[in-house]
Amino acid sequence: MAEDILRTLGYLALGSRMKRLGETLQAQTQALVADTGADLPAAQYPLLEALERLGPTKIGVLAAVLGVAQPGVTRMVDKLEAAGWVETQRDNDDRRVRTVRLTATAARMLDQARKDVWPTIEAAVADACATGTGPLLDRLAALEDALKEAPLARRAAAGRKGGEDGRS
Amino acid sequence: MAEDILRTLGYLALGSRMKRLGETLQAQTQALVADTGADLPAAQYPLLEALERLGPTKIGVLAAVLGVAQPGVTRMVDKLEAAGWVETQRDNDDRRVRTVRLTATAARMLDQARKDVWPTIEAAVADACATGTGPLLDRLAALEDALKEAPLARRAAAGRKGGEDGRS
DNA sequence: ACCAGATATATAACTAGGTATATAAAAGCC
DNA sequence: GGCTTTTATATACCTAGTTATATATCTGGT
Repeated sequence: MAEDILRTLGYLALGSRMKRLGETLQAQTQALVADTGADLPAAQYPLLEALERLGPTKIGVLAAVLGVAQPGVTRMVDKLEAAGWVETQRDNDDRRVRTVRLTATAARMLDQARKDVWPTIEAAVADACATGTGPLLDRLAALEDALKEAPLARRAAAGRKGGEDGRS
Repeated sequence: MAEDILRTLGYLALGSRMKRLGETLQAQTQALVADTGADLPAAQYPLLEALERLGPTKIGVLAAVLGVAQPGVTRMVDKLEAAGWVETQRDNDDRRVRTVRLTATAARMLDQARKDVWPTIEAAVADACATGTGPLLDRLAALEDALKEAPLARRAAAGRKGGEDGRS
């Protein structure tokens, strides 16, 4: 196993390291979702959840609540619309505004996921984050180690095998 | 100020949140580098540092020590080579292998940066990470808050204004 | 009413990541 | 030596971020 240089660089490579960890978490989350048999775009979960909470929302607001740049949200929305997760329309009072809402199908699938998929994922990620107590860099290192040792899917499987009184 | 939905989603949006934070850190780091008048590709610092430490290295090994996928490294190397930071050549004993090394100019600039740029950056990031003591999510939230309140460039400036006995 | 400035979103351009696969070269086996 | 399998990297395709700018629309002042 090669030495992990990002770790030795400490704060100097924190940005790179967090992006890497974010990629890992998203990939493992999507794999875990697939394991449950669900067909959900895990990476877009925050956007879908925002729509669930806020109801019909314009693109600029979505960008603000998600803390990302507007053009990215425009593209994400276009993609989700093409895939049938959201639908959009121009606002009658201001033709610049495009309002995004969940399709009925998407709302149902999210409702279902809220019951059986997201709790599994949340528990698995929390489990991975439970190790380590030190400062931020140590916590990141601990999380990286934890994910490498036992990807989320394995943690979820362990949770299921442990029975109903498992990981709460 | 819009509510930050990623925060409310806790572990469910940890991957997205880390990628966002990584983007923020890298952007602020590059701005801070520009403030110092240096012309360094901050996002490629880990790769350049790896070459500094390991000497001439093949692409697969770079991918391994950086913990990223090989095609990304190929692309990064191509870009750095075009910009004069690295040079590559085929290995005589194994024509599949491409060996990457720093150019002499790059080595000098990195040497200089090691003295005057990276310590500034490291201190600023460490400063931003210093707040908060709770579990990982709280630590991330604290870091996000800290970066929003005072971007790295401002932290570095505060460090310089504080004089030589400032932030150690 | 007209115009300048502000605003919302689309588009352009770029960066940086992933997985999958293609191509070439090396290694190992018979 | 010939063939099959493995390995290293390039390439294809896709995703997801950014900043900058274009386009259309709205707002407010005169």
